Amino acid sequence: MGLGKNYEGQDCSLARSLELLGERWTLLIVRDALYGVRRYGDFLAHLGIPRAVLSQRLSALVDAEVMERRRYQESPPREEYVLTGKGRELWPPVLALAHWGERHMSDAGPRRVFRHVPCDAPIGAGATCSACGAYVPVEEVEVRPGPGADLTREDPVSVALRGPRRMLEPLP
Amino acid sequence: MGLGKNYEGQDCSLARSLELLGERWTLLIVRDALYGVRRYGDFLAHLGIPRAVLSQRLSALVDAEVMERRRYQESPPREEYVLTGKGRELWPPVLALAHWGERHMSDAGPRRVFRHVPCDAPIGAGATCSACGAYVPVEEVEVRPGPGADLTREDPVSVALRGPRRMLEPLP
DNA sequence: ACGCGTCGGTTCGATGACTGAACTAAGATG
DNA sequence: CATCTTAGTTCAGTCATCGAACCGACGCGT
Repeated sequence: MGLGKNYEGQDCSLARSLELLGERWTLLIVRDALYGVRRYGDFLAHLGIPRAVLSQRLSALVDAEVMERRRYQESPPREEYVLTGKGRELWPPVLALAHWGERHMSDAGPRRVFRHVPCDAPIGAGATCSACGAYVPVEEVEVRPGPGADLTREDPVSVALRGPRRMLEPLP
Repeated sequence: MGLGKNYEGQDCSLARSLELLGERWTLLIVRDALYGVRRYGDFLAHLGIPRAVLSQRLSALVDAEVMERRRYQESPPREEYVLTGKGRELWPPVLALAHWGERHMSDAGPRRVFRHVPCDAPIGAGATCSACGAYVPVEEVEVRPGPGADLTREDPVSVALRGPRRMLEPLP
């Protein structure tokens, strides 16, 4: 966008959220992070985002305490970006938007299917389990490709998403 | 943003949604429409958005069949923008984002409180009623100001939101 | 020791989007 | 007839994004 600053007049928590999350690419970065992506290069390859924009967005997410930047090895120094609790709680809005897109913007059937691991039951909109009815945190979710998925992409993230995967689990 | 077009590489329904909804201002327009705002001038005054951007966004929402443009009086000709069914189903993602903002981006307590009218019970994240447990469509929701609300703004929309209001109900 | 590759960035010019103010059009109101 | 309201469009300036190139720290092979 040019989203960042200008929603001050809005007396609304949605506007507060969008000051951070409404900028171009930001929610897609969060989505990838929910899938378990942590490294700069993996975000870059999967999103096809300009490097400068990725850097700026990751910094903004870290400043907002949605992600945490940490060094996962010294020598050579390597950084990774991991969702905080605040960030993991973005799972319901992300799911709700994806669900809406699935029903109204997609022609080929669902691209991803989410299951509640303890119940082995599908998850509906609202992030509730269709079996136990409870709110399902990301930690208990598994993704697998749906009938509309594109299985031809070759970047590390797309490859990892071809099989069933626990959400948040780091890529190999 | 400059959001619109560029998410084609993404194999994801979230990206499809964001091509439309991720542009600056768009979700705030939808939020106002859920509150019952229908007229160009009301959107303009409540959002403080540049006129050209408002026109462009409303057109995009109409093209996407999220809103419908219709003439509510001849002579002088006047247009209004009303959510379609597809648009009203944006209520869960909007609520989820607002809820997240309320918990993580707001200091002053909730600004708006939503109740399920038949049950007279509060609505939680996930757009489910805390009493009957069912999914609550916007049509059955009432908004009222919460403790964090700003009651000093004087535009027609802000004034209408000072009292309890049925969602979607047109402004006077 | 040298050159090459990888990872995580920063810098830069060109392009495109957003902003705010001014202007237009069609009719109502006094 | 002049003025006001509503719903826009047009335009110049500013700001964000894009894509390509560059940089620095280090590992690895020879």
